[in-house]
Formats: sequence, structure tokens, C-alpha cells
Amino acid sequence: MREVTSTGADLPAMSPERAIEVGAALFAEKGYATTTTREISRALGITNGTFYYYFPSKEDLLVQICQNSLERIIGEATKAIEQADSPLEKLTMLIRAHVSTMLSQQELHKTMIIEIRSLSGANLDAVVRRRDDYEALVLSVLTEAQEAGAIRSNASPNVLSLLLLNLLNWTIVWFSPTGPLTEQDIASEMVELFLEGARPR
Amino acid sequence: MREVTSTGADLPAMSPERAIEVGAALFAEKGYATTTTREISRALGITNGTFYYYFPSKEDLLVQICQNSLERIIGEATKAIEQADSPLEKLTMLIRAHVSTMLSQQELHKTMIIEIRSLSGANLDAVVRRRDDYEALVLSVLTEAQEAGAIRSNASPNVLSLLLLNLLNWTIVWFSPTGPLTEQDIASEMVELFLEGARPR
DNA sequence: GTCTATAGTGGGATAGAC
DNA sequence: GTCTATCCCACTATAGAC
Repeated sequence: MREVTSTGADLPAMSPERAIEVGAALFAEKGYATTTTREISRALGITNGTFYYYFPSKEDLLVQICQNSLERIIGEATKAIEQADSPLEKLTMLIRAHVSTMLSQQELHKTMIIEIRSLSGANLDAVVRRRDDYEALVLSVLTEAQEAGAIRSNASPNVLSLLLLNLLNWTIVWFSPTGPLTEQDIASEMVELFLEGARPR
Repeated sequence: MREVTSTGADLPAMSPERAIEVGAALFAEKGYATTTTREISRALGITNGTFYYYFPSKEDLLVQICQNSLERIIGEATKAIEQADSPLEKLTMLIRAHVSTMLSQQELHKTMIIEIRSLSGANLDAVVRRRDDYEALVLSVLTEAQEAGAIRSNASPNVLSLLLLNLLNWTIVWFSPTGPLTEQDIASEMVELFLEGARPR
């Protein structure tokens, strides 16, 4: 529904989408607290004053980054689960979707994971609530797999979900797209380790 | 070798050991960048000026926290490995030692793990070098276990060590000593999941 | 919608008295 | 060895012109 009064590309110099991308890159690299709005503005090709035309505060940009990250993760995970047939396959697909999404937009998701604690008040509450939604989804997939006999019954799904999230989340800290391992390598190794480690005996 | 000129307790109000403990607690809670030297000083019962009598800079305190953390981890891990008989037992003991050390001084080690990236220049180099030492130790235990046939040969020890460190390190972010899980619970579940997941088939 | 300029705040670090 | 006082700087956010 953009209003077009002239022909051709009258795109604004700035867009919130680009700010989310550029902001996430800087926050992932240097940390939220030590990245200045001036740096973000410079990277966007605008001045510090213009930044505040688009965002009411620096923290508001972080909120949008975190929400954007979580919507993508939850969206991809939900899609993956829906496409799977068995409880075990749902678990497999969930792991693959998590790794694939996280590592293909590493800066966005790293910022969410690491900097979620830099949020305050209602911002923090809202993002944590959304993250809890995702963790509940992981838990439900594990519970279902256990009920179907695909993972062992002597472990609590709660503990298994914590361990699975350990496995999945920390990767974002060290993964390098130019390193020897691909996303698929990592996803496959995780699927194998986790499914074997949690298999009924 | 402390010099005692009077009888009794002439302890200084401040000690570097206490500063490391108190500083780690604050850095773990609020992050390095957003914790002020004034806050640390207040928590220590000294003024900001006195802080700089003991530490040349805020970053220097962080370095000492990180080095202290890594010396403990490496020390405990080395002890655990020496006491074990078989390669598989070494791996088991290493996992238990890591979890136990980390979670019993959670603030110290959380600060090292999360804030290592806040270091710069030679400080960063030195701490990263020490962390690499520890990761090399983990890798050597895994390699030895694989050579002894205790873990499967179709996985690279390099990848397994990354996954194991994922499993071990992220716990520090969510673990609560007042929660339902004990250190031992977590260590046992990790040992089981990892050793089963990496076992020869 | 983008700019320049700056208000307002607070932190790291130092000086110098005691 | 601890204090008070303060320098100096950088950052978030705003005001107001264009």
C-alpha cells in the first residue's frame, strides 16, 4: 500500500528492515552496550538524528531484532514439524530447522540469544514470552516422541529439552561460515548424537 | 609472607580476591559493559578512587576474572583425568568435573564465558590462548577415547568436542541453584546422553 | 525525511590531600 | 591505602532548520 506519486524507484534511504539487519550485524560483532547509535547510523548511511526518526530508542531496535529472530525460528520450526510424519521425524526436522535457520542468519539470531538480557521492563517480558513459546514447542515435540517410544522413558523431557537447546544454541557463538564445517554437517552430527543418546534401550 | 607488625587482624578492607568475586557477580548479572567501576566499588565498600589503587583499569579486573576461571577449570579437569583409569572413564570424569566446577562458581565462569569477547588486544589474546589450552585438553581426551574404541570411529573428534562443549557451556546461562535440578542431575544426564550418543555401534 | 548542533548525563580514570 | 574532587570524554536523545 505504498503511495507512489512519481514513476520509478523513490525508495527511502533508510528502511527499518535494513536497520534490523545492519544493527544485528554490529550488535553481534561488538555487543549491544558497546555499539553506539552513531555507528549504526554511519553503517546505514544516515546521521544519528535520522536514526531517531525511525526508532524511539536504541533498545527499541534491539527489541525488533529479537522479535524478528524469534518469529523466524518459530516459523521455520513450525513448518518443519508440520511436514514430518512421525514423532521421531518431527524431532529430526526440528533440529535441522533450528540449525539451518540460526546459521543462515547468524548475526540476527546471535544478537537475540546473547543480547536478550540487555532488554528491560516490558521489552524483556515480551521477548522472553516469545522465547518461552519456542521452548514449549521443543518440549512438546520431545514429549510426543517419548510417548511414541522414540526416545527413552528414563529421562524427563524437560531435561532433554534443556540439553537439546544447549547443543543447538551455543553453536552460534563459534560457527564460521568459512570454516571446515557446513550447516548440514553440524545438523547431521547433532541429530545423530542426540537421537542416539536419547534412544530407548 | 605477609608482614605483621601488630598482633591480630589487620586485614585490608579490600583484597584482589574479593574484587574478583564481587566483580564476577556483578558482571554475570548485568554484563561487563553496563557495570560501572563505581558499582563494583560500592559493593566492595570502597570508593571509586580506591578501586584504581588495586586495578589499573576496569578491563584488568575482567582479565583476572577470566584467568582465574580458566585456571580453576583446567586444574579440576586435569585432576579428574589423572584419577581415571580408562579412556572412557577419563571422558566421564572430565564431563563431571566441568559441570561441577562451572556450576559451583557460576558467576565467575559465566563471566569468563560470556564476557571473554569484551577483552581487547593482548588481554584477549592471553585469555583466548588459555581457553584454547582447555579445548585442546578436551580434544585429547576424546581422541584417546576414540582410539581405545570407546566412542565411534565415524565421527571426528573435532566435531564431537565442539558438540560436547556446546552441551557443557550453555548450561551456565540457565542453571539456577535453587531450581529442581542439581549439578549432579545435570552431569549424569549429560554423561549418559553424550556417551550413548557417541558410542560405537 | 534528513540534516546540524547540542543538551544532558554518566562513566573511566587521575590528582592530590590525609 | 583510602578518600574527595574532578577532568575529560562519549554517548543517548532532542530541537529545530531545511
